[in-house]
Amino acid sequence: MTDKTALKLWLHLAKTSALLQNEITGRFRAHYGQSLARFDVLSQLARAETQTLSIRALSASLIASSGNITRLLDRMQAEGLLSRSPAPHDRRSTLVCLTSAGASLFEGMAKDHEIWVGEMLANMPQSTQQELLDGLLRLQNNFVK
Amino acid sequence: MTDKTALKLWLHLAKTSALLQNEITGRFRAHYGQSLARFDVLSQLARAETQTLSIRALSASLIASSGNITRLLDRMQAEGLLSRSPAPHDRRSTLVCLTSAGASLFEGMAKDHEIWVGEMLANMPQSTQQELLDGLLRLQNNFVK
DNA sequence: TATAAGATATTTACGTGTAAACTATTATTT
DNA sequence: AAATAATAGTTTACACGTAAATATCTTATA
Repeated sequence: MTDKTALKLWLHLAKTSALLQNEITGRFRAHYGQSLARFDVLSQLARAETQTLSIRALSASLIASSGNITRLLDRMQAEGLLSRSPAPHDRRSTLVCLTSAGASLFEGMAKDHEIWVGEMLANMPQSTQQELLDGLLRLQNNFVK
Repeated sequence: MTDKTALKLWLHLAKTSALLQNEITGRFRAHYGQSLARFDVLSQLARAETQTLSIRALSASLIASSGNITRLLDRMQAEGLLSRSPAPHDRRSTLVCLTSAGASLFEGMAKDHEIWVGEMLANMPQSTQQELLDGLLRLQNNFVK
């Protein structure tokens, strides 16, 4: 008879993550008409110097896919959130840059994002939050692929 | 200046969950040609008495969507993993039942699933895993929607 | 330098998540 | 009993994740 701690841990990790993710996704949709994937793109660009990244660098830094960035960027570009321009020294590469509309959208979303998450976890003592965070970091470090 | 513990906790929760999920999803695809969503459906049915659930009950118990169960069940039914039959006392309702092929597929997947997760977390002491699990459960209980 | 190998984006095909509209059936209200 | 509301499932439209094929361009190698 095997011990199922690892299995339970993984199942509850998925469940807890989905709990928060669904709530945050719903609020982003309702308040901004944007998805988590888009917020992720905006975040990475906002963090970059000159708010510019190659598509390659951008997709590498995203939590999610590198597969179909193209469509995502197409739609965000059509909404005026970012622009694409050819990279100067490598004609294969494309640089993506936040527009001012994209930048200010991100600022609003980021502010709400932080407030919302704080509210969602307000019932949990900060020390407990920190312990949980430490545990997650340890898991990431010990993860065996 | 605000404290960002909650924000970091959420970001690393999402990241850690995605780390495990991507790995497990990849293995399910490679070894069984099945997705996590399908494994979830198989699990819920396998757990039910007589391996039968109404579509309503099934979708309520899934981690993910209740939205487009129809397509998912269509494909799984076409692959012979489950069957649909009208519910006896409510003509609106449909009962879904695992076929023997579906049940034996689930057994294999569940066994591998447990082994894989155990291996992925093998570097992490069980006591640490338990603490992390406790933290996740506490988060779930304290979550403020 | 010519060719092969690698990198960057895009395109296509498919599975899946979300939401809204719709059909059929059952339950409630008057 | 008839009208209304609620429930179960499907359908449709769209966004997004994954993988494979492709075109273009750059780098390494012979």
